[in-house]
Amino acid sequence: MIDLSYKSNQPIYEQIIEQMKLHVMKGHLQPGDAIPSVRKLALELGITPGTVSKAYQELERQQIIETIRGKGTFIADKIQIKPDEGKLEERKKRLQTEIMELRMMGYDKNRIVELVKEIYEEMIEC
Amino acid sequence: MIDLSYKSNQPIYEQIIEQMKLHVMKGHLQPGDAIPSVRKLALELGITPGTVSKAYQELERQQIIETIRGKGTFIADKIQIKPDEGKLEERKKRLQTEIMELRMMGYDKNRIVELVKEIYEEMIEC
DNA sequence: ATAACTGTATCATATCAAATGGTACACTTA
DNA sequence: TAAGTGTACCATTTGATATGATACAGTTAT
Repeated sequence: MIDLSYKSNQPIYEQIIEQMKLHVMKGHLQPGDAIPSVRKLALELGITPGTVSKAYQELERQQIIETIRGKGTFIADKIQIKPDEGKLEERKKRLQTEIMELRMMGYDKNRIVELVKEIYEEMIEC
Repeated sequence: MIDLSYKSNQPIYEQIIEQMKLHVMKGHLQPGDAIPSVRKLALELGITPGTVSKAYQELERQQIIETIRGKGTFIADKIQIKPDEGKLEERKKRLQTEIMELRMMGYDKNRIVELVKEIYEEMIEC
């Protein structure tokens, strides 16, 4: 379900957050679906429950999942769409960075646009 | 010349690297141009020379700048283009993350593509 | 009730990257 | 010679990440 990379400089909890979001986006996880308990996922990944909990708490803050004490954690009924202006600016900045780096690698405008389209399509497909 | 954000989770030296690259890309800095000495820039930004040096060394490793002992640091004559397959995969992954987040915010394919084009154009203009 | 499962909270600890502050060395220019 | 370059250390601090252990509170099934 989750595939961790320990070589990555990306924190474990962030990797969990992103991959859960991808699963939701691809439809592998539907609203109402249960996701593994913090203990189960921690055991499966060989990490501490606290780290999984940290990821789940951020996902809940973003209203991607809902947690019910004693019952478990579930995909939210309605995936919220939040404009969140401040975050949008951050996203644009990061996007600019990636585009700049690709340009440094010799990618021109069209190749970058094509790459973005490719990545988008891959993300939708199951 | 460089605008630091201390609130950002992005390290200072990385911010310097990115903004220098942007200046080169926008043409504000031309091949052969001198950039501030590590001490001057450190003083201007209120940081340690070692941090600026770290940024400059990475920029030199990427052949964006050239340093000459006792003389100073300059924009490289030819900005190298390096395919660097491993890095490309990292870039694609990060791009995927940004695209996913934008989609979570309600951006559809066309809006994302338009945003990418916008950012690209902004990057070229002075 | 009881057992087994949920998520949450806390604490001390360890690790690592980032940045600081200071010092020193080697080179170039005026 | 003096002032300015980049570089190289080193000890220290800070903050984020993750661990390991324990404990609490709620739910479910028996």
